[in-house]
Parts: sequence; C-alpha cells; structure tokens
Amino acid sequence: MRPVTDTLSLSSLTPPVRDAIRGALLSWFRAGHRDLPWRRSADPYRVWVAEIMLQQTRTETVREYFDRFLARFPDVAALAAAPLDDVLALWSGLGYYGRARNLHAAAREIVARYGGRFPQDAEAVAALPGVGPYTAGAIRSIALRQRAALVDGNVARVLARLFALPLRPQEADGRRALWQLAEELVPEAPEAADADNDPGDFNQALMELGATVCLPQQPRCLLCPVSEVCLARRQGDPERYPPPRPPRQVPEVDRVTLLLCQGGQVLLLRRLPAGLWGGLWEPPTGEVDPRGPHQALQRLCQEQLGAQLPVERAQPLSPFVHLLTHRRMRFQPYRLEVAAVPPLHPQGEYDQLRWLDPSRPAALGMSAWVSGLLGRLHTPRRVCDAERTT
DNA sequence: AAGCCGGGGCA
DNA sequence: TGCCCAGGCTT
Repeated sequence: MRPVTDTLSLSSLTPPVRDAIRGALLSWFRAGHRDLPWRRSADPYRVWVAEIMLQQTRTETVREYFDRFLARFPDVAALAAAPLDDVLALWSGLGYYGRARNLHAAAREIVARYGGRFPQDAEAVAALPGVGPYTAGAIRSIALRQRAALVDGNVARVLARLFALPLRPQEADGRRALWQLAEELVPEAPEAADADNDPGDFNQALMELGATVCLPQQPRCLLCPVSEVCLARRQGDPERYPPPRPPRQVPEVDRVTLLLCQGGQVLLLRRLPAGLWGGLWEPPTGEVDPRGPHQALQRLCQEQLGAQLPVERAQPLSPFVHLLTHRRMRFQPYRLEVAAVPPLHPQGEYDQLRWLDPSRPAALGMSAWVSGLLGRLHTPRRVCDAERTT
C-alpha cells in the first residue's frame, strides 16, 4: 500500500489517491474478514437472497435465517415453486415482510422470463421487484463481477468521514454525492485470472470497514487501513460525520387481540397480502372501543369473523407493547375459551382462517408479537387482574 | 420529498 | 431511551 500524503478532498480525488484507497481497502479485506455464509460462493441466487435479507438488517441476525432459507430453497426454481406461505414462514421474525413477497415474485419472474437463470443485464437486475440501487450494485459487483458501485449505511458513513462531507445520506444531494464518489472509487473488473481490483471485494471491503471499524459511535481508527487519508480523523472528531438525522415522532396505537381457544387450539387469521404484516397469520385483532373492551371484542368478531361470540367471558391477559419504526403499538390480548363456535368467515383485513395447536407451532408466517403471544399461551404466566384497556 | 414497512442489539 | 442496521416501494 502506498502512503498518501496529499490532503484529500473531492477535488483531489486524483487517480493516484484513488488507487491508494483501493489498494489499502482491498489488501485489508483480503487479509481477513468475517466468515459469512453468503460469501462462500458467488452464486447469484445466494448473493441475491442474502442482499435482500440484509436490507436494514444486521449480518448477525441474517446469518441463521440465510442458512435455513437456503436449506429449504436451494435454488431459484425451488423458491419459485413454493407457496408464498412457506416463504413467509421462513421469514417470520425477520421483519419487512414485503421483502419476502418481492423475493418470491422475483423468483417466479426469473423462472418465467429468464428460464431460471439469473439475469446478467444491468437493467434486468434493477427491474426485479425488491431490487433497488443498493441491491443491484451488490448483485452486479459481487455475483456478476461487473463494475458497479453501491452505497449502504456503512458506505455512506465511511465515505462521509473519509472526505469530511457534511452530507445526510437520506437527503437527495447527499445521496447523489455519495453515489458519485462510490462510482469513482469502485475498481474496474479484472480482465481474466487477475484477482486484483475486484469490484465486489472492494464494495464488501467498504461495508466491512463500516461494520467492524468505522462504527457509528467510537470508531476504531487505530485499526483502520485508510486512517492516514481520512479527513474526519484529521479534523479530530470522526463521529461528526455523517450529521445526525432529525428525530421523528412515533404515534401510539392501541389494539385488542382475541385468542379464541377451542379444544387446545387457537384461531389464527391470515392478513391480506399487502400492507403491514401482509400475508402473515395472527389472532383476530382490531381497534379499541371507547365504550369498553366488550364492545371492541364484539365489533372485532362481527367485522373480522362475521360471527357473534360470548365475548363477555373473555379474560384479559397482560398487555404488551410492540415497537415499529413508525408506530408504537400497544396490544391488549384477551383469551376466550369456547366449547363450540358458529361458522366463521374471515373478512375485513383477513382472507383465511385456521386453527393451530400452540404447543406444536406450525410453519406459519407470523410477526414477532404473534410468536411471543402464542408462546405465552403455551406456557402461561399470569392473567391480569385489572381489566383496563385505556 | 415524505411516509410506510420490522425487529433487534447496544450504549 | 435513542440510534442504527449490507433499503425499497408508494404516494
């Protein structure tokens, strides 16, 4: 690696400086990096699945999901042939379930339009549902070995610090500048066996640096291969970059949910395929009613099940809070044990119905709060004495 | 441009 | 608590 003594700025990103950064990052990455399952082969399918899972999700979280997913769906044909329910079941707990729906739709598109072979064309890759600018760059550079840039949260932070850019990645001009920088830095794909200047390795090096060294708080600059050229470090306070994003208000929402039990089984409904928790299974859930819990439960049964049930016998369980990026949801669960039920017709927000034995959890797509609630049902703790829903 | 879309780890 | 995470889609 060549030492770089020039003052680094956008205008001084000369070819020698650029090459020095490339060389330092590539040799640092190749000297040692985390052993991640999706790095063991450059199969476009594996890279694609991993990159979708990695959207807004930590690598350590993805690791287990990826292995289970690849064991069940080893190739794009297997994924395309599976029902969406099975895909969502393996996605349960990972969040952003629209990713799973898009992944499944894209797999079917790859089979239908490209004969099951992953498209190589840049426009075709970018046109797949669920594949945006970042994921397209990742697939093209890592799996297809094309010269393609990428900017994720890690890269944005590394570049903002390296060049001391007071740019917010979530704003348009910040995005534009960071992407332009990334595109100037990413090396050309090697002609043949020459493994140097691999665009995929370079991009992974940038991300690895952001994930393990150039951390949001307390960056470990002493371990950084490019600390000598880092303007933020030269200024003495790398944490200033990128500037913090403005905090946002998170509205609170109250819900009641009904665990209808019969013969050791609990009723679950499947949500409509779009929107929050689309396609996932949950107990009938609805809004609270200012008139009281009985009215809320009665309305719930009427609107979501098309039935009347003895909701006055429902017992309140411990309420819990479920946090989302844009909502703070407070759930008040009720349990209602019945000997027999009238005919039930899923409607409203739901399109299907089934009974589940909570002690033998089936492979169903469920949100984390549903899994937690069913687990609590299986091994009950205690029932709330107070019946308060406000 | 802003809002919607999950869940978890960590200071 | 607040912040952030190998972002994308819709309006």
